[in-house]
Amino acid sequence: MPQLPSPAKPTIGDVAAKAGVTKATVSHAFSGRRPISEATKARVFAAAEELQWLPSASARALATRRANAIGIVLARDPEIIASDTFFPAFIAGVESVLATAEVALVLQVAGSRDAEERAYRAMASGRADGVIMLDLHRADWRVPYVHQLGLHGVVLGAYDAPSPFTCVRTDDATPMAEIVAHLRGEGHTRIAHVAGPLDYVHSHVRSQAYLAAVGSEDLLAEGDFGAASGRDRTAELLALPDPPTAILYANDTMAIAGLSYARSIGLSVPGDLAVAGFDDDHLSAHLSPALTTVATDPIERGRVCAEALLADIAGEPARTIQLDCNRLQLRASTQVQPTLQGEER
Amino acid sequence: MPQLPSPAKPTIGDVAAKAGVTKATVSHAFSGRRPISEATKARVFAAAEELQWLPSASARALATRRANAIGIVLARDPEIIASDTFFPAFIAGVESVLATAEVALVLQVAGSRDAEERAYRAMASGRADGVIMLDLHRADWRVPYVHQLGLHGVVLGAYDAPSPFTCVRTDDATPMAEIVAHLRGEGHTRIAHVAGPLDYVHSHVRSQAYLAAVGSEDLLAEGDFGAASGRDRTAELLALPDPPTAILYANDTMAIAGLSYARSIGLSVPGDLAVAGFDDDHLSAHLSPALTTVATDPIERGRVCAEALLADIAGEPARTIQLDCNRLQLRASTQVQPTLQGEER
DNA sequence: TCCGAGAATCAAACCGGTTAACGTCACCAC
DNA sequence: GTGGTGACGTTAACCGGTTTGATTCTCGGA
Repeated sequence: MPQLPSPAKPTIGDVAAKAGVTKATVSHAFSGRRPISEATKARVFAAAEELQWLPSASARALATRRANAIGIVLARDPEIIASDTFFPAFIAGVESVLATAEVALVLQVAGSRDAEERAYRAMASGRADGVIMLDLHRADWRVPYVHQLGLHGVVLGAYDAPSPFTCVRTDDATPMAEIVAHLRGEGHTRIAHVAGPLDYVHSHVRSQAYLAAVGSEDLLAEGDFGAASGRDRTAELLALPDPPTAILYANDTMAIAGLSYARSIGLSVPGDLAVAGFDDDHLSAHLSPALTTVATDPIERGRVCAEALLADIAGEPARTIQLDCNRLQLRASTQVQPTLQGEER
Repeated sequence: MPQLPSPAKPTIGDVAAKAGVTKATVSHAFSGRRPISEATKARVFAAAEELQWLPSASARALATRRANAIGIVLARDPEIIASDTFFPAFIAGVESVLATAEVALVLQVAGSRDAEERAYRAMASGRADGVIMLDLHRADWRVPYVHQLGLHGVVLGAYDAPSPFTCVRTDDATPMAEIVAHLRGEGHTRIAHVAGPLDYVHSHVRSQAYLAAVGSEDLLAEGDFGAASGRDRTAELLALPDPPTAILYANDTMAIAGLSYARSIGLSVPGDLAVAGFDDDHLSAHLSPALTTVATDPIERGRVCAEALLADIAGEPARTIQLDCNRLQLRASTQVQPTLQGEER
C-alpha cells in the first residue's frame, strides 16, 4: 500500500489564496451570512473543490462555541447493554434526524456514578451541545446536574419535578391495563407481574398500572430486565401454593425466558400459562407461540427526542411532549383461540 | 426552575489570572510537559478547582490537531440495527477501553453509500482521529477511501488485499466445521445452511466453511440476518421433496425464527429437526429447547478493535490480530440426548 | 455636484487552548 | 570570576475557522 506523502490538509487560507480572496470571503461564500457576488462565489467553490477542502470541525466548534454534536451517556453495565433491544433502535431514530442536521452523536458508557459525572462533564467541556437522558430514575440527580453544567437536554420519561428540560413522555399505564383486561377476558384471575427495577420511572409506572388493575401485590415480583431474572422470578411464582395462570413481564427478554422455563417444566403456553411481554422485541412475533406484547416504537422515541433536543439547542423553550407510540400486540401466547387480528403480515 | 445567569464558562486565562501566572503555566501544570514548582502547581490547581474550570475540548482539539475521539459509521438500515444483537455489545467493548483513555466515541448511521461517504468525510474533518470499520465486504471500498482521507483505522474481518490498517480477524470456519461434525455425530446427513448476505466477508466465510464440510450446495440458502428471512428460508427448505433434518443458521435471530416456524408446522426440535445458530444471542440459552450456537464474544472484539485503533493513532505500525473468541455452545436444540456439558451455569 | 446607501470585500480581532523560544535565577565546577 | 546547566516562567505565535468594523466602489436622487 503506497504510503501517502501526508497530503497536508488544506485550510480555509489555502482556498482563499487559490481563489484570490481572503479567508473571510470564503467563509461568507459558504455560510451566506454576507452577500458575495456570484462570480467570486464560483471561484471560491471551484478552489475548494479542487483542493478537496473540508472545514475543520474543531476550528469551527471553537469559533462558534457549538460542538454540533449531542451526547448520550449510558449508565449501564456492558452486559446489560448487550442484551438491550431498546437502545440500538433508539439510536437509529436519533440518527435519522441528526443526519439531516449535520450533527454528530457522541456516545459514552459509564459504569459508575463517578464515571457518569465525568462523562457529563466531558460533554459539557465542548464535546456536545446537549444530551438525551434515558432510563430516568425518580428524582433523577442528572437533571439538576446537567442543567448546572450549562448543557441543553431532553429527558425521556416522566420527570415529575419542574424540569428545565423538555420531557418526552409516553403512556405505559394504558397498555398495561389493556393487557390485564384482555387476560381477564380470557378467564384469568391470578395474574402476576415481573417488573423491572422499581427505581426506574418506567418500571415503576408499569407496576403501578398493574397494581391498579389487579388490586393486589401478592403476585408482584421485581426482576432486572435480564433473561436470567425472568427465568428465576417465573420459577418462584410457579412454585407458589396457588400459582398464577398468567404472567405479565416488564420486557420481552424476561417474558421469553419465563415462557421457556414454563415450558421446560411441562406447562403449555398459553394453555396452562398465559405470557405477555413489553417492548416487542424483534423476535417476539416469530416465536411459537408468538408473544403478546406492547410495541413501543423506540425508533420514533429516538426521533422525537432528537428533534426536541435540537429545538432546545436552537433556543426554543422547554416543553412536555406526550407521545402516543405504544401499541398492544395481541398474539398467541395469551389466547387459546386464535384470533384474526391480522396485525402480523 | 431558576434560570441560570449564564455562568460564562471560565477559560484557562481566568484560571491563570486567579493563580497569578500565565496561560502557559497553567497548561504545563496540568500536562506536566514542563517542570512547574509544587507551590505554583498548587495555586493553579486551587484556582482551577475554585472556578470549576474544564479545558475546552474544541480548543484543545484545534491546538493539538487531535479530536480525541474515534468514529464508527454504521451502514445499515435502521430496522436492521434495531434487531442486531452484535452491535450494542461491540460498542460496550469499545467503550470499556475508550473510557480510560478519555477518548470519545462518535457514531453515525448512514443509509446510503452517499451518506456513508459524507459520514467518513465528516469524521476526517476533525470529528475523529480514526474509525473502526465493521461488516466488511469483499474488496471493501472503504479501506482505500478512509486511508485517502488521512484517517487512522481498524477493520474487523478478513481483508485479503494488503491493507494500511490493522485487521482484527476471527476464525469462523472452525466452529462451522465443528457444528457440522457434531450434527453428523447425531446422525444427520441432510444438513442445510441459511447464510447471511453473501457479499459480507463473514457470511461468505461461514458459508464456505459449511460447503467445505458438507460438500454440496443443494441445501444452501441466503437470508439477510432478519427474523422474517429466517422463517421464510426455513419454510422453503422444509418444503423440499427431501427436506433437511438439520439447519445451521448464520445467526441466532434467523435460527430462532426458523425454529419457531418448524414447531408451528408440527415438527419437534430437535427430534424432527435439529437447529443451530451463530452469535449466542442473550436469549438463546434461555429458550426451550436451548439453542446450540457459537458465542462470538462481541465485547472482546470491541475491546481489541479499540485498543488496536488507539495504538494505530499513537503511531504504532499496522498489523494483523488473530482473535480466538469463538466458542461452540452445544445445547438441546441439536441433541436428543441431554449431555452434561455444563457450560451453562 | 455632492451625499447617502447598499453591495462586495478586506483586515484584524477573537475563540481557548498548546508549544517553541527565550529570559532569569540559583547553584556548581574549575 | 567565568561559563555551564537545570529549574521555572513568560512571551508570543499558532491551530483554522467566524465575525465585526472598516474600506472601496457604484449608483440613484436631491
